[in-house]
Amino acid sequence: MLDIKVIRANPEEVMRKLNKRGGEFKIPQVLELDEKRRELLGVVEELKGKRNKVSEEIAKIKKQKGDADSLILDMKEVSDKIKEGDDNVKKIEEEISTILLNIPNTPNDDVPKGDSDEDNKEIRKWGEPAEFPYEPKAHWDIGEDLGILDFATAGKVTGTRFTFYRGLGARLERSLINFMLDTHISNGYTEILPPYMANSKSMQGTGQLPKFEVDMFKVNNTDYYLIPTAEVPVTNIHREEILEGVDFPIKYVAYSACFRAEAGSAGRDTRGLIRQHQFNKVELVKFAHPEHSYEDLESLTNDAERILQLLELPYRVVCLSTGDLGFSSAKTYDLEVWMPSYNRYVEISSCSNFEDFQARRADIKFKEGPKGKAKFVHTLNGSGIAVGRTVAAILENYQQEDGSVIIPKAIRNYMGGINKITR
RNA sequence: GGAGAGGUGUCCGAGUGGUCGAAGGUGGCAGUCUCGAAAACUGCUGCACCGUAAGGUGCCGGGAGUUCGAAUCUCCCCCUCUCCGCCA
Repeated sequence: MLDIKVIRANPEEVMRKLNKRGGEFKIPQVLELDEKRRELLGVVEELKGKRNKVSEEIAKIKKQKGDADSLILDMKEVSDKIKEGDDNVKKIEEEISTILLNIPNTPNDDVPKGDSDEDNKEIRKWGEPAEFPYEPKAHWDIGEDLGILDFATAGKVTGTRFTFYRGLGARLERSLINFMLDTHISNGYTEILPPYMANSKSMQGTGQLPKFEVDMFKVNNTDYYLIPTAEVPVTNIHREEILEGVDFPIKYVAYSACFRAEAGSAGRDTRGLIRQHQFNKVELVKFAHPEHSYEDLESLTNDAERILQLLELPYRVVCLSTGDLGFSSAKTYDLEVWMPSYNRYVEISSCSNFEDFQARRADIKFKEGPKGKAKFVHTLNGSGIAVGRTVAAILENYQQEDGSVIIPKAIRNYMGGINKITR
């Protein structure tokens, strides 16, 4: 959520930044409502002041056993006016908040302007895509041929966009989770195993609600949603808190299953592990000091990259353009892994700095020393990394002509020494 | 799921429908004392909003209500604890 004070102080600046994203934003309406609110507030508060004063008088009179009936009668009228005024203020505040909750974050100035992912800017590349002397197979074919991925059975048991992993496939997924967690823990992240459901307040805190309700699964007859990412429960750990005496950044790593309705993506990536309703992800979350959050974004991105480097998977880093930038984010780097059967790079991690956008929604502040004033923290997160897509990338990049798949060296210990999956 | 107890400031804890933003303690800050520290003593010490300011308004788990006036009374919801039931 943007700061109404910032909008009030320099509306042109805010509009200029938002316009980079394209689309219409109701900044003028917010300003108008804000003006109206302050006007009304003055009137109501004056009435309340009167009520407080006269109530005190009534108390005195009653103590001296005097007659306060006429004063009480007057106050009845004042009280009604206050009630009416309060209702009006509340209504305007709700209107303002509805608009603000639907306005995206302002992009950082070095985010490239663009209409879509085609305008994303490549920052760096790592590794060389392998040359295949034959047509490389897609991971869903490799996985099914090896008997380690079973999409058909998942379709019967649950529905489309779900998968059964079997045997070494299941073990590979589990090994990757442990490998990623261990790697990040050794880098100073504290491990979290969060709830897979979160309430609507938490969803609003990180920005999924109110705008993106259709993208989530809601649990019937409750206020709970299945989490689309561990970012939600982990960021909300510190909701409505003032962090005091902490060393920034606070670093958490969390494995969780993630659930996404994938509304509006019918027909896209329908095969394989790329776009599932349920997938596993190891997520990095940081709470940062506002003055250092962009350094923290760089190091967070590096921490995610390390996983791909250790697995020896070729990838590139792109800076998302305003056309591809998420609602809550001020700046995002995507990690894209090379996928031979797609003959292109595919997103496998997304690392973002939300600045104080989420912190303001979730009310997460910090204090520098006991005398300091509480200020909003900056929140960041990034996939470290998407596990299902990593399995897909390993199957494709490490495939052999005979249909077997070599296990990357970094995870062989986790696989009990197995170095190859064969039929 | 059933029965009960409770949610007050950094924390602990008191609170009569009417000078209660809230006693007392604890913590924090500043000062006195000291070579210095501890102890003791004194003072200060919450947040948000409106306002250039003076100042004002709101906040005692959340919401609604009763009342001229609510931390205090009523209703609904949330959370914590104890006991019982059920359960991996």
